[in-house]
Amino acid sequence: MVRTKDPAVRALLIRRAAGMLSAREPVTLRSLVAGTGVSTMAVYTYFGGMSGLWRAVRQEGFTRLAAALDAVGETADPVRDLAALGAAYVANAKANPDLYRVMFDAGFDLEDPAAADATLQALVDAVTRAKARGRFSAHVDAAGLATQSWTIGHGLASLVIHGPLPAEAFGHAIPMLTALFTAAGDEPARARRSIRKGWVLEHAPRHD
Amino acid sequence: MVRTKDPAVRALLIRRAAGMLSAREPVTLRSLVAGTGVSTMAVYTYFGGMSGLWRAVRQEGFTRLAAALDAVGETADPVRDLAALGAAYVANAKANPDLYRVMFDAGFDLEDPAAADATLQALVDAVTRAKARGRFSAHVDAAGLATQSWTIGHGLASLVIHGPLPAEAFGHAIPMLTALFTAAGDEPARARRSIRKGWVLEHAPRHD
DNA sequence: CATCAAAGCATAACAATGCCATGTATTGTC
DNA sequence: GACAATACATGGCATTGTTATGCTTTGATG
Repeated sequence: MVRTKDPAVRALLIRRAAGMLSAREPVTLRSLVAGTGVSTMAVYTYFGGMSGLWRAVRQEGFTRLAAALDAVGETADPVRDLAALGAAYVANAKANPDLYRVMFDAGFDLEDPAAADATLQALVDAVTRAKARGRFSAHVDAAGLATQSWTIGHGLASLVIHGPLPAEAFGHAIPMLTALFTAAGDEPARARRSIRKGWVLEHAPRHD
Repeated sequence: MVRTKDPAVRALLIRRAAGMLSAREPVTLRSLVAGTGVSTMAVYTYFGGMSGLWRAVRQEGFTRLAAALDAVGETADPVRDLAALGAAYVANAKANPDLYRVMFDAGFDLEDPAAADATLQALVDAVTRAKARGRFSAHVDAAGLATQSWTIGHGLASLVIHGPLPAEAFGHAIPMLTALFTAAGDEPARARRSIRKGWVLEHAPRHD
């Protein structure tokens, strides 16, 4: 072997693609490499083509999402944390709608499927902690409840980002999560309080 | 005026596009008109271009969805009906995944936005009937609860169709709807029974 | 019924796209 | 220091959506 790929170039292209996505500029093979000094063939050596680039961009989206969820952290109130994770998920999607769209596009062939699982795992952990603290019933299926929470977050994010629902519809998450967590065994008033505390749609970092 | 467009050609192209979508054949301007006898210009006279065609296909998707929901009908148990509407929605998406993907793609500029509202209206009506029958509390926001039900259906459909969740995940709808309707005032056991009765993922008609 | 203008439609050319074949330059290995 | 494998630049290829240019059709008008 004689010449090695430069990981910086790879990262640059991914970042640039995500940036052009946020800027709503059309991301074509030629426009992507324009001004970067690298030639069009770089996309083929690093990603095998445009579809490979999109795969990498999807991957990057999940990586950034995982980072956003990781930043939520844990408190003594796992139900609040669960709502906070949902809020972070939705806020991330809202701040980067085009990247979010690409993430769930064209099947689901990621380079590293574990990145998507990491998203779910943060929720599973919070549910497990809620069970340990007695907030949720012991025979709650943690993975199942986490998936259901994900469904709510993704459903709202998708319907808002794609247009059918206005941004205010994100507020529906509060009664929905309350109903879900109450069914899981939490006391209704307590669940509502925790969720309201956790559901803060603050400004998520815009990836560009 | 001298020459009038033939609505049959328009319908043919839309149907053919939907069919090629289901068959997973690439829908290009030339492949679309190949063998139909019409020339490529027809796409421009009828739809103004490919993006107009996709708009029409989206519209058609919502029309067919509305028909599927309309076929559900009403029984004496509105909660069962609500679950049946959700099941029909998900079954339609599952039977026509590519059409469903197109429906929620590229913004939400439909020719007739009312078609999407009709989807929601069926749910609103069922919620209203549930309130009238005393199954749901009188101060339940019908439009809100309908939107929340839609969010669950769309969230599951989207996550399954795009790959992250397996088809079995549709089953999550049952506990989710149960939680939601219980929070709306229905008795838990009764809600569960109605939902299990209504949630039948029978074979939806495949549009091709 | 004849006329005519406007709309539909066919053909072909256009720019732009993703992709790839060919040749050159680079660099780690022996 | 020579070699070979890899990155990379150039340019061409087929295909895409779009549109310019006429030709054909046809319905309203007299």
